[in-house]
Amino acid sequence: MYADIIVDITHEKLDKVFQYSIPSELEGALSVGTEVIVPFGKGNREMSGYVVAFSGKPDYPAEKIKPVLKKAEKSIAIESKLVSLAAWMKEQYGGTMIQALKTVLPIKRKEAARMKRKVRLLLDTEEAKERLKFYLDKNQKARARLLAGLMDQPEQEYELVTKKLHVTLAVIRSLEEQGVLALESEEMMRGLVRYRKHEEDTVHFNEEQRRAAGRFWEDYRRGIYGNYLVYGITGSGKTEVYIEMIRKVVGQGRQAIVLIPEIALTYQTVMRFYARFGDRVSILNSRMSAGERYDQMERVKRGEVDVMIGPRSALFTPFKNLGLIVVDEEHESAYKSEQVPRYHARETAIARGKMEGASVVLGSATPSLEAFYRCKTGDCTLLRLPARAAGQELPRVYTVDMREELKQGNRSMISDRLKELVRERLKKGQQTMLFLNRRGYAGFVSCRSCGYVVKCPHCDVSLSAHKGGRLVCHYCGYEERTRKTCPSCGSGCIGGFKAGTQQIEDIVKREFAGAKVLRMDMDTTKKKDSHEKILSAFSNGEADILIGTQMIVKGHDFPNVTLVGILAADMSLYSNDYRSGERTFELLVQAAGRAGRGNLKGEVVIQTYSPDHYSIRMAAAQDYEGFYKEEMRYRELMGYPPVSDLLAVLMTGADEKYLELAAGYLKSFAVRADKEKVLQIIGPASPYVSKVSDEYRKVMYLKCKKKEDLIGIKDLLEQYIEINRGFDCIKIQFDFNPMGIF
DNA sequence: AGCACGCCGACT
DNA sequence: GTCGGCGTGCTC
Repeated sequence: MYADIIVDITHEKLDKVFQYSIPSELEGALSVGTEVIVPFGKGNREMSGYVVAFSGKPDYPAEKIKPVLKKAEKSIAIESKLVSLAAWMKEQYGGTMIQALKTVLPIKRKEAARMKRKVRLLLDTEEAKERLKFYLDKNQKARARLLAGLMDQPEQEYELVTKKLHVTLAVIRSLEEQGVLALESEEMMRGLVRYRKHEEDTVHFNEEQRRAAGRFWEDYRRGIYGNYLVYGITGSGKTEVYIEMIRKVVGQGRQAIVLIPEIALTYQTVMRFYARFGDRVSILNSRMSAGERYDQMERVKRGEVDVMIGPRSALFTPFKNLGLIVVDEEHESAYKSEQVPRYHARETAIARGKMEGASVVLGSATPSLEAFYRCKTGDCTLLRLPARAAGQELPRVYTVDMREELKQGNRSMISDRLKELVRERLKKGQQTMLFLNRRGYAGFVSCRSCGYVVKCPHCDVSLSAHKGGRLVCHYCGYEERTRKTCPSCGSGCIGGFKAGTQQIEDIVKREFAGAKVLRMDMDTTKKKDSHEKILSAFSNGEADILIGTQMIVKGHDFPNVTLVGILAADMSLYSNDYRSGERTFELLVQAAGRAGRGNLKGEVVIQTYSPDHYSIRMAAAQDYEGFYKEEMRYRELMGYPPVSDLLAVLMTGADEKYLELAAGYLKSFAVRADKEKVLQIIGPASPYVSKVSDEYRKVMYLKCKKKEDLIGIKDLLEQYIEINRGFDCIKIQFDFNPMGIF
């Protein structure tokens, strides 16, 4: 028997598997994920590594294979716990153990070295000149090059020196021995902000908040570490409840992780945690460099941190004694990873919680069906927060049927009711938010004469029109200038289909002359911090109306906003995607929740062409459970998650014919592998976007009532792909319970 | 990262 | 010849 072992993730060049033989005394004692000690390199220096896979036959010259020395001593427990989580992820979501390990232990990268090493010149100018001459005389080019570089700038970073001057460590070492330079490492603590805890430990809870936190603590105290869903409408004070729970857990000497979708990681939220836990809180975000993340993880390992807040990846914080994981806004699709392993942070959090004896608290105003379903099956305890914390009333919701509007002769994007209410706000000096749901819609350019649509030459999608006469592909970034004439029929009637935020802005400015308007979308928030700038400008009352896409719906409270207009509520409804009903409902409820957060009562206008659809009806009534019932009926009927499990097999290749052939083979294998006939196989078919960056795509869906069976089939498919050379030139990925269909 | 190997100019 | 410096490539 042989074991594939990943030796050290520290260096890119060692970032692959090495095969070792398993000595007879270790036979059976090793499993995937076990930490072992192996001899490595010429000097057989002992290094630790992780078993990643097993194989019967060596695929490396057998005489060169060395045996595994031994199992590592009861290693640093945290790492081995994370490795078993990686093993779980590999099994659930597919991919290789290496890919799983890299997501779970992402910290050890070369650039991440905590020690920034510096090279400093020790000689004065005269001495250096002499020394340089000496090297040149002796034709020691590398040394001369290094010294000359240092004379230019006496102190330089090691990394820069080696790259720019092209010298190796050996050269630096020899100059160090000669006393020419010093190689020093300084500990750099990047971006470490120190906040003092300044809030008192007393918070004013309402009855529901107290009950929710109390129920959690009752279980926790008795050693019951379960899963909880805090279902609280917008503004019901979920964050206070989390903070209270965390306070209790930290009080027991355990640590907590708080997952927040990136967009919701606002300054306000973060400050609330700092205020409560001081510098025992650490924040992770995607803008941080690998080095900054590494520093945070080091602090964690040294035990300096009790609470880690961050996006999806913060789930893998190496706490020694993890007691609680909070997944806020649990329904957010950002919790699903786009890279292999395509894990879902909610499900993975529950798995980690189970492994390490930690409680998991999910929170949302519009729970995912998955989470609510868990409550129904008894796997999760439901904690309700039905009232707004400060006791405000819920907004009043009007649904406007845009078909009627058209019949009455109103061809504008804004209904009469909405116009009237906006005018009212302008008079009263209150603010309005206009929300354009443009999911699945890209302001494409077409010819009105022949119907030609301008498409990306590398991807099977239409280009979107941007200001400044550019057409942009949102998949690969391809750009071209707007055309004046149709390339197909030569007519000049080519133009953008008007329904983007820019067009709305123009319409609004025309309709409400004198009103100050701000717009927030992909284009206006490209620059760093522009997102925050627009929001704070609006918050300071610098504008009357804010127009935007999904991004204005999340986070941020605007106490002076009393009207929210949803311009095209059903745009995301017909995207041929099994989650579109859920997504529409979510978006509408969240958007409506923006109205009336202060002392003033809010109003909401939902404009739609399908007022009878349950997603819209239930959203207007703010009735989550009504929606849940309807939506579950549909999921049950169609066999979609959370009732059944769905596995998407994504195949990509440059040769369309070959890809089709391979996809066919994979399907017939799946049919054969499904001996018990528990699978429903759909496809392979071309996805909605059938080509990206000149690579063709195919997708096949496998539906199954029992998760274990589906995972079993996935394993068989992975093996089949592994053995067959024919699959070498196509890329195959698995997506377990995908966020949409492709 | 650490180590050996092979190449190349310099010098006993 | 051979010695020391230097760049490159490999590590199961």
